[in-house]
Amino acid sequence: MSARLNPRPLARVPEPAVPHSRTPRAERKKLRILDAAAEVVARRGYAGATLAEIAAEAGTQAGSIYYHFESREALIEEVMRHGVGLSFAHTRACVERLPRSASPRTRLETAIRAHLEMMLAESGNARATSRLTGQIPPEMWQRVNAVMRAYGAYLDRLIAAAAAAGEIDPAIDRSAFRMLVIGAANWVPEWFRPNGRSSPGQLCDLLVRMAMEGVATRRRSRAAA
Amino acid sequence: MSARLNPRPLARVPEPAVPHSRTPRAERKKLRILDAAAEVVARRGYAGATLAEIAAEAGTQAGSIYYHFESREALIEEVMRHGVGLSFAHTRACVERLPRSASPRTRLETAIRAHLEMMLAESGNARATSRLTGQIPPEMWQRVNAVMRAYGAYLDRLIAAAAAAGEIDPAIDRSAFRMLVIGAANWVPEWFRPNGRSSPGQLCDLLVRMAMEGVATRRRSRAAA
DNA sequence: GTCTATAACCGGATAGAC
DNA sequence: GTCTATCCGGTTATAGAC
Repeated sequence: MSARLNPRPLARVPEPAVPHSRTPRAERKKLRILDAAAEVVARRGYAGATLAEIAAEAGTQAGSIYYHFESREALIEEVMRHGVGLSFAHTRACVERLPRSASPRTRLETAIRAHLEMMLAESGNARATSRLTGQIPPEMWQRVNAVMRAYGAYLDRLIAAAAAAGEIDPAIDRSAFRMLVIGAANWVPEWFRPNGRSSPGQLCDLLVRMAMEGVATRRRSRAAA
Repeated sequence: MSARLNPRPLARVPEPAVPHSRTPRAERKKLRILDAAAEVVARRGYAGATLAEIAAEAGTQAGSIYYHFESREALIEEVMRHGVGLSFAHTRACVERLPRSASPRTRLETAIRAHLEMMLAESGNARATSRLTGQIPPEMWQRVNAVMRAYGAYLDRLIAAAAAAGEIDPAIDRSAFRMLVIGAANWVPEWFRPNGRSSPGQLCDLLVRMAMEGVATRRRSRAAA
């Protein structure tokens, strides 16, 4: 059970077809299992996440999971779908909340910040998603990848708009830029501890700054670059 | 079996105590198993890497691994040690190869580039190392972490020197900066394909540029930031 | 809806032949 | 040094009680 993101209500992510469980009681339980699964996958990775540990985390028994999910694979696929959906929805919501007058650069910066915010707020789902990337079986990857690509394409449009407006260098490899920023953000839950020197907000500032302006000063010492 | 880094000979990483196998024949086999294990761990993660698959990749049988390694855990621990050692050694070698007159900023840029170069050149070992981070059992992590910390401390010194010289903003959280850059680099092997728009060299340029100067232009469109 | 029990399988580790 | 055979523990999935 991970802490939800504090202030802003998130746009609800549409879930794919639910097999059983019409009652709200069962629906809640299913969500709890999903959340527990994300946590365990984040801890143990794809192969290491056992139904027994997921069940314990969700306060139930391994066998009971099969009432809510067809198989272990189906459960994990939904964990991943849910995780990507959370990031996408939060990022899009934050960008769309901006005034129409916001510059493309501001939109892009907002998206980067939003992505990292979600990584920090939903660290179970977020870590699960990045852990699962490159580990799930090919057929599953193919299905989940559709959602991932949609998110990637959304970010790419923001980057392209900033480039078209001349606010970022139009010559950069935009897809590589996107993946470098996402990579930096996705690694954060692995090392960030709230007690450290920076707060989550400051960390978001630093990532945006790195991407946009870098940390270098104008000054150069005498030696050649 | 991963492609070694092309031109530059790497400083040899000192390996910890070798239990059996004095003969050069056995030593080669052991290295081959180590390399195979890195590849399989990169693919399957900590829990998913089976001895059978490692053995197949190394051209031997699961049982035979126990002649060279005490246990699966010992093997994986050495995979990780080896991986971190490769990065550390390569980065340090590249920085030390610079002329004495090189500025702190140049040293730092060289280190960032070197780290990413190694991620690309040794993608099996590199991916294995980042996959293993946060997945290995606590006692193992404690031992391996000593090496990781040494590498981190080395990078921190480079960052601190650049800050002291006024070449990067002394006010930034240096440890967070380091982890963001490392995160961006460590994610690269998951998505980079040599056929894409950028070459490995261009990707290194982009990461260094992001860290140092960012991709933004001076220009700002009318809207407020 | 959830539990317990169990079938079928798989992976790590060891023993002993060669 | 490497192989094959085997033991043991743990994992998914299902059956059936409640």
